[in-house]
Amino acid sequence: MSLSLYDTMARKKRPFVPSDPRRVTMYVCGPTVYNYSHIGNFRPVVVFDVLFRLLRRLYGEDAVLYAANVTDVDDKINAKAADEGVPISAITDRYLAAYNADAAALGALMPTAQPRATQTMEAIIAMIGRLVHNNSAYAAEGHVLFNTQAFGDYGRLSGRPLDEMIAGARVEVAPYKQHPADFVLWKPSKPGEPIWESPWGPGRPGWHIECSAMIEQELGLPIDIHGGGIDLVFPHHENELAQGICAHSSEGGHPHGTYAHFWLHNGFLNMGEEKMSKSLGNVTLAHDLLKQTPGEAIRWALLAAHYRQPLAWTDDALNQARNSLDHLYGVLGRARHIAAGGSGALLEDQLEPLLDDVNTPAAMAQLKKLATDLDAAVRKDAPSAPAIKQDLMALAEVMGFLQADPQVWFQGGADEGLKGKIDGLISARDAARAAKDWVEADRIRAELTAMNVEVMDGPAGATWRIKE
RNA sequence: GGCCUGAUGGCGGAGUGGUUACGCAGCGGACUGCAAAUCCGUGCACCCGAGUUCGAUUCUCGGUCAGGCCUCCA
Repeated sequence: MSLSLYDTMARKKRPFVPSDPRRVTMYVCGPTVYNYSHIGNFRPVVVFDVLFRLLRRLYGEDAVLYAANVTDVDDKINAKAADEGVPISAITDRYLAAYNADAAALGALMPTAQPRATQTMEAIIAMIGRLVHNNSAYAAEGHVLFNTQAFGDYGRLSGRPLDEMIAGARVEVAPYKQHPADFVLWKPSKPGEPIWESPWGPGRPGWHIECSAMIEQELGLPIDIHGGGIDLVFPHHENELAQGICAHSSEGGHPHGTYAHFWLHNGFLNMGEEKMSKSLGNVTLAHDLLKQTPGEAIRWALLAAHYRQPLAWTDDALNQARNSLDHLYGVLGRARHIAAGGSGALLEDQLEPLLDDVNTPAAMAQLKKLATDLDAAVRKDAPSAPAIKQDLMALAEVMGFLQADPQVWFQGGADEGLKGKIDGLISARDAARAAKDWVEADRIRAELTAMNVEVMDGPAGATWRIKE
C-alpha cells in the first residue's frame, strides 16, 4: 500500500506521488504571533507533524522540505504593540518563541523552514509587481488589489462560483474595488504602523500574498502539499492559488499551471458544540494546559480523531489520552530489558493506517495491539519480543509518541528530593512486607497515597508512579 | 440566502455490501496478605424514511438534527 491523501481540490483521496521524490515539498499556514495560541491552533501543527514524519520515513530525512510561515505583520500585532508601547518585533519575538516552545512540548519537529513575513518583503513586493505588470492586479487609492476576473478558475478550490459569492456576500465593498471579490495585496499603513516602501506607495502587504511569496521563495512552484485549517479554504487558499498561478503567467497569456498538487485541510477543534475561537472567548491556551498536562497526552488527544473530522475537546478526552499513554509506557517499562531488533513487519505494513490518509486513530489502535502483543511476549519470554518492540517503537516514532523513558513518564513530576523520600518509604514498606507486618505496610502505602504516589508490587519488588 | 461537512454502544473513535476495530468506563473471574498493574471472560450502537440488492450500518434519494464557511480565523 502506498500513501494516499484526501485532496480538497479533487474532493477525494488520491495516491500521493511527489513531483520529485528527492525533494518533497509541503507548506502549512502558521500562526499570527500576537498572543499565545490556543489548543485548536495546534491541531494542524500536530497533524502535519505526523505527515512530515511519515514523509521523512518514506522519502528520507533530508528529502522533505516543510515550510510553515509566521505572520508578523498584522493589525492585531500593531494594536498589541501600541498597547504596550513597544516595537512590533518585541511582540512577535515573544509570542513566536512561546509558540515554538509549545509546539516542541507537543512533540512537533521544527519545520525545515519558518519564514517570516517581515523577512520576505522583497519577494512580496516583487510578486505584486509581476501581478500588476500582467494585469492580474491594479493599483487604486494607495492600495493594490488582485483582479479576480483575471483568473478563470477562481472559486474552484472552495467550490464557490464568483457570482454566487457576490450574491451572498455580507461585506461592504470598498469603493476602489473593480469587482467585489477583489482582495488586497498591498495597503497603506496608518500613522505609527510599520511601513515599507513600494512602487505603489509606502504601506504593508495583505495577508494572502505573504504565503504565496514565501512558497515561491522557500519551495518553488508547484509544491506537493499545501496544508492548513479548513476555515482557510476560503478565502485564504483560494486567493493564494489565484495570485500564485497568475504571477507565473506572461503578459496577456492565460493563467495556467499548478500551485499545489494536494490541498489538505484539517477539521476544527470544538469546545462542546462550538468551534474554539478567540472571538467566542472559549479558548484554552496550549501554554496554560501544558503547565498541568504532559504535552504527549495533549498530542494524543489531538490525534485521537481523524484529522478531517471535527474534534470535541473535553477533560475526559484528555484523561483517556493519559490513560492510553500510561498503558503504553507501562508495557515499555516491563519490556525495558528487551532490546528492540530483529526482523519486524515490513515498513509498509507497519505504516498502513497512516498511509491511508493519515488515519491516526487506526494507527493508535495498532500501537495498542502491538503493546499488548509485546506485553504477552515479555511475560512468556518469547523470542518474538525484540521484533515486536521494534515495530512498536518504529510506529510510535512516526507518530511522535513514546520517545520518553517510561520511568520519566511515570515519575517525571517528582524532583530528586521527593524521589529520595519516596524510595525510602518504599524500602521501609518492603521490609514490613517481608516481615508480614501488613498493618505497617498499609500505613506506609496510605502515606504514599497521600503524597499522590501509587505503589505497585511486582515480582522484582515494588515500583511507584505519580498519579494525576 | 448560497456552499460544504458530519450523524456509529454509557463516553471517545475507526471501518465495512454479508462475523460491526480499538480504548475508557461497567460487570464476573484469575493473580495479590490486601491493593495497583496485568491477564481471561462478558453486556452495550451503526439518526429517521424510501429505493437498489439475495442481503444496507455501509450505495442512492428524501427528511431531521448538529456543525462549519461566505468577514480576521487552524
